[in-house]
Amino acid sequence: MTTSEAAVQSLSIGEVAERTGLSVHALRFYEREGLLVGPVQRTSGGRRRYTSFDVEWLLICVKLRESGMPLADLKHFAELVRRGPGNESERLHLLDTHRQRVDAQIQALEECRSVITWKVAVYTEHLARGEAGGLWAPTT
Amino acid sequence: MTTSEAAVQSLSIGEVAERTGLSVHALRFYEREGLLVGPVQRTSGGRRRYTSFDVEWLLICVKLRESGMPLADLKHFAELVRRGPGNESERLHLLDTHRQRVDAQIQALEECRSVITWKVAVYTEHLARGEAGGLWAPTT
DNA sequence: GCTTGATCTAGACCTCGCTCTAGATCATAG
DNA sequence: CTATGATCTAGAGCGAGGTCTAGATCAAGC
Repeated sequence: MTTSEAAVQSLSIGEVAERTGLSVHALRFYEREGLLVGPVQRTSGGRRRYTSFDVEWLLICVKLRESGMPLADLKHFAELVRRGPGNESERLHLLDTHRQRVDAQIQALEECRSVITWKVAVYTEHLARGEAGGLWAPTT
Repeated sequence: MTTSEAAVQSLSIGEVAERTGLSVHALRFYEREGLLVGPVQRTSGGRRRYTSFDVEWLLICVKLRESGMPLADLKHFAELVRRGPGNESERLHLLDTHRQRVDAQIQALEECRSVITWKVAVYTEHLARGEAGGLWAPTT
């Protein structure tokens, strides 16, 4: 192992940034905002050491963020997990609510997609014909 | 007709807001930002009158925004249309590029969805069993 | 020891996309 | 004529989600 000897499976902030796609700035920001389940461990010199647990959690965070979950909800989720067992149904509810939002988003995007596709087709056709006037008339 | 007599098919800003889902503030903002194809007509008293053409354009804008097109791109698109015929391939390119982004977004969302679904299933199962410890262990 | 690069903290700053305010004007119903 | 409500302009403000800076410290290689 090059990076660690006794530090089994613990990563620096830079390594975690690489692995999660978040910037080191964002990682520190997320921590400050209480989006992580536990406090990140530190070396004697004060540098952060992330466990594989931390990284897994962050990867989930990334997925939830990508799908539009607000940081506030993510924070809430982290708090629930931090509090430990006993609130699983609340966690379940949070995730399920989000899944519904994701479904709605997918639907909306598919609708947009078809509108765009149609518009593209109109343009392509007009271009092929070499005529482009009257394109954005009310009936287009 | 209640609202118009000679003003065939022209709407007030409030009516357009209702029809597009944009706020009147947003409508004025869009206009200022040059997101509309033409300048909106005004009454002698200075109030905006939107044509059905304007409304159609705005509805397209709404769809493009909903699917994540930045205002800057929308502005660019409006400029192209404003310049008139001769740049259709550029418009086509703009739309097609956006469609690709939408496709990518849909894909990403579907991936997120499946991650969430799986997570929900894990929780549900644990809840059903009445055991919740060790839930967020690295292997979960 | 010295240099180089990664990391540290606190806090200022930024972009995006609106939203809201103030103070005035217009338009319509009673 | 008056009251009410919609609209006007210019510009300030806001929430989300980071990003960046300054100045210091740590750690590794030469």
